[in-house]
Amino acid sequence: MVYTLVNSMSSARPIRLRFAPSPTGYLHVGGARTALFNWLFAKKYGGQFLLRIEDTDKARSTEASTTAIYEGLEWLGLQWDEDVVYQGANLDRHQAHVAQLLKAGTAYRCFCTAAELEAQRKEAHALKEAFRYDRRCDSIDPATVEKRVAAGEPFVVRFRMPEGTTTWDDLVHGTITFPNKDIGEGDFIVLRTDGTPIYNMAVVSDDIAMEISLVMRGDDHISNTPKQILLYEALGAPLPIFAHLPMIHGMDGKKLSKRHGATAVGEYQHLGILPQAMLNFLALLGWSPGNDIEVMTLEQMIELFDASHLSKKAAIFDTQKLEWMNGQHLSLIGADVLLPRVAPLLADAGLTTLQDVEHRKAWFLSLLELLKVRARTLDDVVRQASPYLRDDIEYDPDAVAKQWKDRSLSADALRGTRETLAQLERWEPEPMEEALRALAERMGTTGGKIFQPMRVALTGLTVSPGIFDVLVMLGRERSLARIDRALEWLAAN
RNA sequence: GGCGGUAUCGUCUAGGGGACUAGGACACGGCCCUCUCAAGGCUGGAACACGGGUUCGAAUCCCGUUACCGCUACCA
Repeated sequence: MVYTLVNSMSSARPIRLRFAPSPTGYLHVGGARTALFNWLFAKKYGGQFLLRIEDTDKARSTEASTTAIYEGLEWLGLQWDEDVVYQGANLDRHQAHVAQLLKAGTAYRCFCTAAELEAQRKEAHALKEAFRYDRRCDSIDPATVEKRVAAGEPFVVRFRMPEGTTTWDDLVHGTITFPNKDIGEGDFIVLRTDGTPIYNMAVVSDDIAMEISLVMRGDDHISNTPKQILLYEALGAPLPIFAHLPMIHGMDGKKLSKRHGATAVGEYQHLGILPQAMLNFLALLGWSPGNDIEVMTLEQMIELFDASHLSKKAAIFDTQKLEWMNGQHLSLIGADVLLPRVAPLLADAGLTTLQDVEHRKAWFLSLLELLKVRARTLDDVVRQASPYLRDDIEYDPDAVAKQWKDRSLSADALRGTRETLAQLERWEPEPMEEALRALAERMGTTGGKIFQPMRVALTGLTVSPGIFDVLVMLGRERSLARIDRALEWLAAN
């Protein structure tokens, strides 16, 4: 099913959305969420999701940032549908659109210098008045304009702000109206002295060319919107529908910045967050399915997504909930899809090699099955996997203090445990439990008193998966060797 | 300053005139489960910014106030 968008200003149009970041840094979580919502909308209604790199600020744009945006989007799995559009490559069309404005008489050349304007602005500020360009250049007669241009005098092109009011039906905010007199500083500049377009001009030109029918972006663009609408109208182009998403703030309610910790999606990737968890978490920041569902797969998000449940309120980025969400997805996904993500991390940590993982795949799969439910991040998984992958385990001092407090008592328990386990015919949970519980009874104690010292002997820690699972994962040989080593340690300390 | 936007537990949110004694989730506390840790189940505390209207009835609609955020460039 392919839907179309219908707007009061235009007939039905194919659904085309775009994510248009400027490459001046990494992919910010706010940008990622904007991209996600655009993508979700496109997927849900059978539209196209496009990517445009707004690289017209040569001073701040970098290739590294562009790469970071691609990598972030790819990690999240937010694939765009057509070739990437680089705004900087469209200068000719931007200028042509400005020429069209000039020709239609909705824009005019202005010879005022930046210094003059700055002085006027200062003056207005001193008088506590809002500065508005006084249109002095609009009254220069055409012949004079021609002459000054011919003489090589620098000029900018200004859009002539019409009287009246500009209104649109925002998909998330409802009707928003601006009196035209309050839009910016009056007749705003669309083309700089150097012949390059100003942001709003470039955006409108590109969105027209890309046939964007739904502009979904951060609500910091609300005040740009009336200017852009005026430009669309002056250019005779159909208006897109606008949807302004709320911002994402840090824990202190201020704009999310480096002070709040990680703001780049790439950082969360390296912190061991799963892309599907990131997406799920981001989706819930500013949108809800309208009921109590929280943990969703990507497919469910597409299915459930709808514009009517978009929030107007800025959300605070809570990393604790992100981690919880990641834990949910960790236990949700199969060990087989988790393994390819974890294997490189295990290798990086020097715990194994990719070849080893390939070689003992079934074993690694069952290990992950045990660990994923008690981990919140991929880093947790790696940390918890350590005792099963290295032989030189260390005894955690707290574990020793708590579970091996009485050395001889612990040694007794371990000796009995070792003997019992060694006699087992089948190295499986049921016989283990049966035999060890019987041992506990014979020793006049409880299972816990046997299991806990054994846990320290096997893993060096007080926490681990179920003790029989640990024994199985370690295997008979290694388990018994570890108990022997613990016995030696207990005798020596 | 001007203009615009926003306002429900600490946080994310449900709610759209009566179903609200305001629901869920994160976090925090308790209990259960239990060999530990998670997960899970049960449970506790915790919110409609304030003031006026409209209405038989307002968290929901209107107005004002306050607070916060954004924009206010020849940045994007």
